[in-house]
Amino acid sequence: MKLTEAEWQIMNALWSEWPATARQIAGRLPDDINWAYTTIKTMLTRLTDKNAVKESKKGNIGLYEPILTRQNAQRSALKSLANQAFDGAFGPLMHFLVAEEKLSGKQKEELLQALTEGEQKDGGKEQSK
Amino acid sequence: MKLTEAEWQIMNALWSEWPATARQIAGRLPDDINWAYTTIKTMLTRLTDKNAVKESKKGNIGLYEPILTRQNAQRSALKSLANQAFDGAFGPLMHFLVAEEKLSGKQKEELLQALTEGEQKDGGKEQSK
DNA sequence: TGACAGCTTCTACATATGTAGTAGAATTAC
DNA sequence: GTAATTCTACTACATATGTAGAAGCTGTCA
Repeated sequence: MKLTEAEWQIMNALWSEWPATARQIAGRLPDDINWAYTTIKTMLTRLTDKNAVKESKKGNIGLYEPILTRQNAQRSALKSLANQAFDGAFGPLMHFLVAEEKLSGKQKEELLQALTEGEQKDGGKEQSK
Repeated sequence: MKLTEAEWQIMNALWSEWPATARQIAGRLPDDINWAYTTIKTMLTRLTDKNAVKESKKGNIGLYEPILTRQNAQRSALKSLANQAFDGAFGPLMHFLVAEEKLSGKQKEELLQALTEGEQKDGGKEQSK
């Protein structure tokens, strides 16, 4: 599932708490976003068509909830990026991150933690196109 | 600098070796991409307009070379992704990668290496919007 | 000195994306 | 119970993106 930039905004707002009305979502968008109410409705309709959210009605008011999980959205966004910009490999991607972006000591520790933690379990999850 | 999906394809082909002609770029695209020659020219023109590549002429033949570096393109793609999908923070992004994607032992080792390597030098590079 | 083949620039067009207005139905507020 | 408010469903429209055709140059090979 591929989300556009505007759709990410809506989904981020929706993931934070749901079910939610369009009005509530409007209230949760970043301050620098000032979309008309109908713009939000349009996005919500498109996301519903895409099966990323589900709409139900309480009276005549639409209640929205995510079908696509944040985790899945993140996963596929990362996969696209890896394919597109890093020859499909996560290794170089992470390497790039570690090398390029300065991490705080705490972040590094957490990462080390996560890295060694994962050591026990193995998985054959392959990423393909 | 924001590249579209199609533009990434062209740029990937161009970064691999340049200067290059449109014909050469065509030859380097992934097998599953079969764009008309003029499609490639169109992309190249758009990338030139965007200042991502520079065109020069050898006779009447266009020679292209990247202005935007792969590293910079990767950096900004990652930044967008982080902002869009991970609340602007690289830490969680990496954490997600480490937790979600199964890395080979070698990759982990390289990462650990990279993580501890970076330890000496510090940097104040902050990522903002 | 043409006939081709390959290159170039322009133009075109469908679909996707961002953003919102309108008009009518439902709800709320006196 | 009527006016103001708030929703909802449709429609609209500009710009971005993917993809390519047409027509005119240019160089080359017989």
